[in-house]
Amino acid sequence: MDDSLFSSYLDKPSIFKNKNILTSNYIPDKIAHREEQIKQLASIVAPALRSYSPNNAFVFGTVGTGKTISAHFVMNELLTAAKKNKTVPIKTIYINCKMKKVADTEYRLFARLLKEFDCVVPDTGLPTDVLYRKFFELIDKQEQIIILVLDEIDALVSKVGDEFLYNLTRINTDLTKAHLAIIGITNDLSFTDALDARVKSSLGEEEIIFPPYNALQLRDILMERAAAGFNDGVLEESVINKCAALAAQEHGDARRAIDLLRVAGEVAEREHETKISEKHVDIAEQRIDLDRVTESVKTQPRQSQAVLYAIIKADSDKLGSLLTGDVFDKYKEICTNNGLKILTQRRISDLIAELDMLGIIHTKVISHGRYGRSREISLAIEGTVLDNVKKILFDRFGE
DNA sequence: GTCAATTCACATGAAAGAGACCACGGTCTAGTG
DNA sequence: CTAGACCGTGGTCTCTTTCATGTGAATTGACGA
Repeated sequence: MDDSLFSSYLDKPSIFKNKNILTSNYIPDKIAHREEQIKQLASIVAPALRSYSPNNAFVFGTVGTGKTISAHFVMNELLTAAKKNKTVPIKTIYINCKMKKVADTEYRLFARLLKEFDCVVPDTGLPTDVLYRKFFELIDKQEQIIILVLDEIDALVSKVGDEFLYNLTRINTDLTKAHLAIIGITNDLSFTDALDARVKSSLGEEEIIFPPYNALQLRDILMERAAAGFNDGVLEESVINKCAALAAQEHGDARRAIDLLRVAGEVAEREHETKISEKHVDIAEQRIDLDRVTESVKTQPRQSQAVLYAIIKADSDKLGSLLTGDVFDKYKEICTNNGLKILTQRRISDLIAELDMLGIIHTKVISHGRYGRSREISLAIEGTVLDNVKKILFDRFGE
């Protein structure tokens, strides 16, 4: 069985030493260029070690600036320090509020919190305030300090309002034994403006800002990861520079940089090369784009796909600018051909806005004076990516 | 020629409905001793 | 007598509709030079 199906994979020396390190949710032992922020965050949560309740805090920074990873890092450190010092029990809870079906509503947020305390509640059916009370009773049973990290908190607030935050802060004043500190992470710098004044003042006791990385810092980060993640000698120095430069253009997104590097490695491996070169980075960039778009197109609900298909078809039919009305007409056609229910234009307008958010199309509201005001729609994808999307949609809807 | 009013084709917001899912408590039914 | 089936009520959640209001510049038409 020597030349089994997989022998060619196993025989070849792998490019990767530890691929895990090259994913963006890996937490390294030390986080480069974030010393200042980590120190700040540590000083905020440090009172927990002396059994005082830490202040609430907000962490700001655009995507890929290391907020989440730093928060994880500090929480881990805090827990190990607490273990050594034998303090009041400290519990840290990390919740990503954007995760679909996990914590994207108030009910589910509390359900998730309860789950952290081994209290399983049904997905639905209970009034939210029952969960709230349950949570309250549960944590106040014993003396403890709970640090709750709410990642992407802006997503949840924009969806369900800021009332739950108010409830959470109020919990704190009613607790007798336990303490609850909230650390909100957001990539919307103006997030607090929209908050209720009461929430803002009690939650924004401390603020930490994570600036974007520049190309040099990204390079350092990649160097570290690459050294641990790749086998020696598979990487040309220029590859790292290129990844760093590309990601720096995208507002210094370290996640992007790391993904680029990893995918470049995967591409090289697939092509049975022993070295990663710059051309692999180019391919990786395209592939990440392709994967991102096709994935989100595939997972869109049918109606949304129909709208996208309408946009693509109308775009190729029509010269000049494409307006919501044009798309709606085309969409109606597609629906009748496929026995799909025709939704109102109001709804289509929203679906178009969502597609814009996904980065699949570009959208701009412009006024044509006497001839009304509408969105001018254009495709944000082209070439192979567009062809792929077309194919997916064609399979779904045919002509 | 100038200027304010008009007008279009939607955008944007708010509220509420439909239908799926579910928990809970009470009532009914059938099986058991 | 009791365990389990069944039902009504009330809850969440997503997708959608309905109703209402907003918007910005091309066009229009009144007006004065």
